[in-house]
Amino acid sequence: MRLSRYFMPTLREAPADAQIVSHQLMLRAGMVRQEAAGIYAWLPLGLRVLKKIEQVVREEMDRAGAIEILMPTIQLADLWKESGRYDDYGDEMLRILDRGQRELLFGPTAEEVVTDIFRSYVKSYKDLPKNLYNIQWKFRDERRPRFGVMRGREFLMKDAYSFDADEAGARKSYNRMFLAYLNVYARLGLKAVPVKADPGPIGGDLSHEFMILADTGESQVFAHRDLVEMGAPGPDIDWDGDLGPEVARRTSLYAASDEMHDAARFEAMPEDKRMTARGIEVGHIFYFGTKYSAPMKALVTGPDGKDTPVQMGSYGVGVSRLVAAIIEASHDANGIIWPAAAAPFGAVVLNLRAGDAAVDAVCEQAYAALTAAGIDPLYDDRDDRPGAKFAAADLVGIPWQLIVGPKGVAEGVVELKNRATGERQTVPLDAALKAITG
RNA sequence: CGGAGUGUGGCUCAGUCUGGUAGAGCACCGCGUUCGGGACGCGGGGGUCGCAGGUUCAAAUCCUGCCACUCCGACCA
Repeated sequence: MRLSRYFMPTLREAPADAQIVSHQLMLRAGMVRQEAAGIYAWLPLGLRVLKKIEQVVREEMDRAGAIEILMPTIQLADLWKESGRYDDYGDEMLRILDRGQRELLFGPTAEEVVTDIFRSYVKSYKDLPKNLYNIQWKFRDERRPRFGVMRGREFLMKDAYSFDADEAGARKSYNRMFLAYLNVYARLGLKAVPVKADPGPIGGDLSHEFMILADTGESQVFAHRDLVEMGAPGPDIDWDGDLGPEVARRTSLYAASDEMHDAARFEAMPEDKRMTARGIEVGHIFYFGTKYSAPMKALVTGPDGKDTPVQMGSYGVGVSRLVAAIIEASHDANGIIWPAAAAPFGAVVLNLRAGDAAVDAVCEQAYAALTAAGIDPLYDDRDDRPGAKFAAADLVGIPWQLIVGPKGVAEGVVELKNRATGERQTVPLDAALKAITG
């Protein structure tokens, strides 16, 4: 993409409304524009990042055996009356009447819809397990939206729903999501800690929140250091095998956020293993049994010929929140530092003397080579001063900066800067391209 | 929903106390000089001062009401 033809409205100063660093940087980098409290338009750069994250989530869901669908944003109130939640949900639900005075709502989540889909088609235990997910906009009319897209009213969520014949099966489904989530966050360059969450009325131990560590997080996290440092399981696990031991390895070590914190257990750990940090909740997985399947009569016939409500779980990732969370976890005084998997562009070519034939030629060559290599480069071909280009490149946080100036070109070299480390090397173009393309 | 604050050009803000012809920096347009960390000079365009009422010869400024946004708290699959 040539910057001269792109739409990337960067700001030198952050709008006063933005209080936290991710919000400030998203506005300065021209990623989003606020349209109302907690409601944002996604500009080209922000949309690219959103889609990158979405794709990582999608790939890890698919790998773990979940199947993508797309449910509507607008839902029928009748379904929520069936589950009993229409009245319970309160003012956070945005309720709508259509022209026929039918009660509709903008979905804050999709248990009812997915349960309705499931019950319409699946009747036998032989068709289980199933895990259906979608990545769709949700709306929750928060009393106080804040912190940009971190806590918006409209937000993009990946929500998956598992269906199993019995509790043992549900636990397997849960374990798959548990490990898949760790892989998602690891791919996005984040340190994620699964903490025990309030399981709600169902009880049991099958509810975890995933907190990523960032100094500006909303919650306090207490965890065993070994758990934080353990790393993700990686893609090469046997998703159809017994994931119990792998999950147990990660849930046996202490980890809790403030509301579930057990100070006594924490203090019992060796001091050098105790870790407290700030965290941002970016995922929540949940087993809730027949909470929806029973009232909504999502029944499957078992081997004994009897109908029983299907066992369900739900698994949410805040995709749009992750955009902000990554920035909170990865930035410096000059701007955003994108991990490769979330970066809007793989590299940026900085033409320090647009209009100079020799410099233009090297830039074009670099741009073409990076494009051909699938790096999806941004080319800053604007007629602007070097300082402005450096500042913009740092601000938007693209992993590699390929800096092409007249002096270097005369000597047959370019400069390659790594945004994350700040490391620079002055090398021939070929070497720089090789470094970027791996 | 309780408490606090803020609304002045695209952005950051001054001006409001003490009423008297709407300002600065950045951004934008033109010309020129520049060109390795957000350049400089000259010239230029852009604002019903959140909205509605009221007071006054005169309102960004004083009064009343409303709206929006932000922060703290409560709330939060």
